[in-house]
Amino acid sequence: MTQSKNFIEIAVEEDLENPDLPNYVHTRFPPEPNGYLHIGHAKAMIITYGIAEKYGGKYNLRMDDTNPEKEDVEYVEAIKDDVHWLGFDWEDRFYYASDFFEDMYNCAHVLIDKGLAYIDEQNAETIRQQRGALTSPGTNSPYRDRPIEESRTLFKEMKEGKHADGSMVLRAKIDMASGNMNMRDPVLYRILRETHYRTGDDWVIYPMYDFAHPLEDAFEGITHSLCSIEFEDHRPLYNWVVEHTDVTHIPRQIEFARLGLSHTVMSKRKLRQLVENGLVEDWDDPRLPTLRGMRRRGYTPKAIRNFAERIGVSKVPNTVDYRFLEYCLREDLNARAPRAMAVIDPIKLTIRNYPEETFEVFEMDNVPGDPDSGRHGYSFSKHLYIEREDFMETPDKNFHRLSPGETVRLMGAYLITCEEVIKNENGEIEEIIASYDPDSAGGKGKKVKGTIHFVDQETAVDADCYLYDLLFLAEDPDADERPYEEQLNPNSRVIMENAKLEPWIFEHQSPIGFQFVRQGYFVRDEKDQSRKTPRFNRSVSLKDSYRPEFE
RNA sequence: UGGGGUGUCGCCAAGUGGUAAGGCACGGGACUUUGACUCCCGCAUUCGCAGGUUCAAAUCCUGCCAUCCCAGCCA
Repeated sequence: MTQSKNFIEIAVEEDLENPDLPNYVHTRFPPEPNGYLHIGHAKAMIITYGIAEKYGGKYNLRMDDTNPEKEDVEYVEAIKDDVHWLGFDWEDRFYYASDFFEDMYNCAHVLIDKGLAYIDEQNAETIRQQRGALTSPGTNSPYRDRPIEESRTLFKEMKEGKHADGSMVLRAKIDMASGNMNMRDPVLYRILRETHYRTGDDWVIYPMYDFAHPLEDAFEGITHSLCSIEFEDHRPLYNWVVEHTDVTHIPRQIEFARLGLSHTVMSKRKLRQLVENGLVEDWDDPRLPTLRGMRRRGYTPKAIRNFAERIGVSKVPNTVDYRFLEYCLREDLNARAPRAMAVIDPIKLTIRNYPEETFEVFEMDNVPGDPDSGRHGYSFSKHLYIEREDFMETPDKNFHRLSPGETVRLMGAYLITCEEVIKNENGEIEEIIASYDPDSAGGKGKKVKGTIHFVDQETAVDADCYLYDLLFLAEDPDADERPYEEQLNPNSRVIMENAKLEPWIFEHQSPIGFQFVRQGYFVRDEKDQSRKTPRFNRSVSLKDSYRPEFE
């Protein structure tokens, strides 16, 4: 496959060849520590860090913490943890925007002294009205042309806490008639008496994103500041700031389309709504697209990285089918996850002609096709469990598992033939009686169409299996007018409390979990240490091409 | 009556004037002690629409249409 370059790589290469620009690449991922990272952030991070890696450059991790109202250490720790988990190492280049507050303050003075910024004493409402509308120009503030000296003094007083919250702001003097709303004298600094999680009460003025971000990039020596598409019309302002504040390093902002994923929601606000309304367990609910949730679900960093690399980079608004994400997970797990026997919804199987009080041990490859993965044994006896789904009393034409009179292979063991079905008073199947062919051990004997898995009753370990499916039924929950509560998939989480697992699962360490043969990939959930029965989360099911045929 | 984006198969996405890559999904088949995996085969006479330039256009020009973002003292 030919590796074509995406538009960012093309731009970066042009810059590298430009003798007037740096001959290296240095990028940054700048989350605001006001929430948990999700798969969309992972995409952004992988693009940003991937560009640095591809061109032999460096990358930083930065907390964009310029708003004391929302940010918290809890999130910075979680973010660092998630970034590391994805496999990225920022070495000693971890930054806080809040560490640059003093430098930013000085840059604001440069603007004031150049007559490019002024103190506006109007309130927020007035400023909003003066901004005009999309199709009509704004009007200049009466403070716009006040003497530089006045603004300088007032700005110092703002910093010293001599003025009330909201009583005045520092604004850039650009163009109130610009078609680009961002250029209509944007606010650069506001007064806010709010304790910042890092700087405490040192500051009562805080810089706005449009002023702070380009400076952070400049201070850190970022060459390419990659961000999502909604910042595209902020770029003129970004460039204006670095041009007029006398910073010595000029970064370049390039925007790409953010990730959309079908059947889920991605914005912090919406995720918060799900968590706070108790519609999911928590931020790490395995059904959420948060990195913490996906981690708990059993997604691997490798699967997420492959996913991000394969969906590509463009500026086209997109919604990737969740099935592509699942495909990437299956691909990784199929290659590495050890196989194990587990019956999720058991019914008893008794082998009539097999002796009591004895057992045999059969072996299977941990990962078929990978000799280095080893093998493990599992026991077989007269009393087993099989999957309820693997038996059908009146099978359709395409069903080739167990049914009355039919023969199937018990995986790795014997051929058995169903002889009798025992039901309880409610008509539910309780037990299957079968006979086995003693000459069919380990694959010998006739070929049969069906092979089913089983667990020996004697050695089985109880477990709860959490089966997950789409959180939302709708492809785009936001396009649906109904509240989220009514859109949730009632079967997004099905708890099976009577699963029977082969004991090896508990003896063998496998951080990526196991493939429960013929069913899917599962990982042990360690969150609740107090639970008596172990819990397993289904990361993703196996594909299933069985289609009942009706005639 | 503003500014900035984007429009190639159901979903991503290559393609940058030479006659539509690839992946996912889907359908069919082979293989199979996982109906998994793997392997074959099929899947856009057409690139938002309409004109134009050219021997030749998804690619160039003109016009139009659709759709997304922007009026926080959020990021």
